[in-house]
This record gives sequence, structure tokens and C-alpha cells, in this order.
Amino acid sequence: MNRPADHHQFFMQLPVQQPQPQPPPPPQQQLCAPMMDEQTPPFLAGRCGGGAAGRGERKRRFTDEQIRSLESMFHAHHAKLEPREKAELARELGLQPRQVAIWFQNKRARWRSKQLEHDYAALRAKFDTLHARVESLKQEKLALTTQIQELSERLRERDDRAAGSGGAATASSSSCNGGEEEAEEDDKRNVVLACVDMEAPESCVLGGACATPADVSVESECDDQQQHLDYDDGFPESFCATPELWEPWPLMEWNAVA
DNA sequence: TTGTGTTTTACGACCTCC
DNA sequence: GGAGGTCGTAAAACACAA
Repeated sequence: MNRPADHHQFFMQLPVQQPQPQPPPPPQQQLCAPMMDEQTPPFLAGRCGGGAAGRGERKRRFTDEQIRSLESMFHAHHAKLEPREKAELARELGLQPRQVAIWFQNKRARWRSKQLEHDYAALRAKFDTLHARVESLKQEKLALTTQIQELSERLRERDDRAAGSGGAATASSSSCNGGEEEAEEDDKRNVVLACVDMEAPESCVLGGACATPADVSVESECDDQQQHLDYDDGFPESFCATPELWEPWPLMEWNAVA
């Protein structure tokens, strides 16, 4: 791609490239037998008619004017040319209809290639955005899991102290009764967090943060206010179950799909 | 000047559609 | 079966760094 002298601009959203100055166009464009006469240089006589052999011929690039006309027709006719239009364009440009047809074929191929690059870049950008969000949510989940574990530990310690002081009250009952001093230290939010159902899929790819805190069950007080972790965007289960889907696709894969 | 990488023109093989 | 398409590739033309 280090060659700036590309005459071509591509369809629609593809970047437009400006034509660069070129040396004067060659006077002779027709390479093939039907247009050749006694004035045709011998080096042009090889390839056409004789098949692929054609050694000794020299390939001529089309002039800027020819390229401009071909580009214009390519855009105006949506990359397809009727036979009548092809013949007319070839006559106007002093080319063989086959040269025009081949130019359109090559142009379509080039355009598809560029379009593929463009589509890939767009998909890649979307993927990167989504991937960044996934990473952010992983961090958020990790922090929440840590917080839940800490709160769970505090509850357990409180229960142990209550049992050691001779009281028969359980952590759950004390929480619901609101009688214990230590229970009052915990705000309601923490209690609710301790009740969160933390059943995480084992295959979860969202990092080691999926560890389920053991013994986070305060059954009696959670019956009526059971809550579940819920992603705003509603990650599907397959999100965790198929981590390979979230690896960057190699270019070959994209091409295969396209 | 030369070596190297890219672009452009052209073709053959193969496929699809009428 | 023929016309016209894509795909892969050859080779000339071209740009550019060393």
C-alpha cells in the first residue's frame, strides 16, 4: 500500500483517492488480435488469440481519462455493465469490449477486497468495545464477590460470638429481630448482599471471580427478599459457556464467513 | 541502480443461470 | 451450450528504500 498513485476510488463509504500525475498515456491500447492490423507492434501480438503464451507483449496501463470513464460507469451502473453499454463504452474509450469486461471484473474484485477490509475494521472496533466492557464487568464482579465474602465472614463471626455468649439466637433470627447490637451495625444493604444467590456457572470465563462464596445462606431472612445478580445487558448463558467465542477472530475466519 | 513489494491488466479454470 | 460471473494467478508496470 505504499504506492500513492492509485487512480481508483471505491464505492460508497470507502475512502476516495485522488488521481496522481502520470506520464503521458501511450498511444496504443489495443492488445488483442481482432483490433490488430499491420501497424500493431509485434510485441502486442503474443497473448491474445494464442492463449496464455504471449511472451514478448507489453502491458499497457489505461490512461487517466479511460480510468475516469471506467470508474464513472462502474459507480453509475453498480458494478455491472450490460453488453450494449460495455460495447459502447469500449468504443468511446478505444478499448476492446473484453478489456472493459476484464477491467470491471478486476474492479469488482478490488472493491470486494476493500469492502472486506472495511467490514473487518468495523467488526473489530465493535468487538474491542464489547471486550472492554466485558473486562470492566469482570472487575466489577470481582469487587462485589470480595465484598460478599467479607460480609459473609463477618456474619459467621457474629454468629460464633452469639453462640459463645450462651444465646441461642441464630444470625438470621437476630438479624430479623434487630435486637443484637452488632446486627445493628450492619446496614440493610449488607444484609441483602449476603443473601444474594451466587450460583455461577462453573465454566464461566469471566475470570476466577466466579468462585461461589460458601455458606452464604441466611435462609430465614432471605425467603421473602431473595435477590439475584442481574446484568443490565442480560448476558446470555452461552456467554460464559463458550469462551472461545470471545477470542479475537483471525482474518482467515472473517474471510471464510464473508 | 537495483531489489522488493504493490498495483494493474489479462487470462484460464470453474461455476451459475437462462 | 453459451454468456457472463468469480477466483486464483502470471506478469508488466510502478513506487520506493537502500
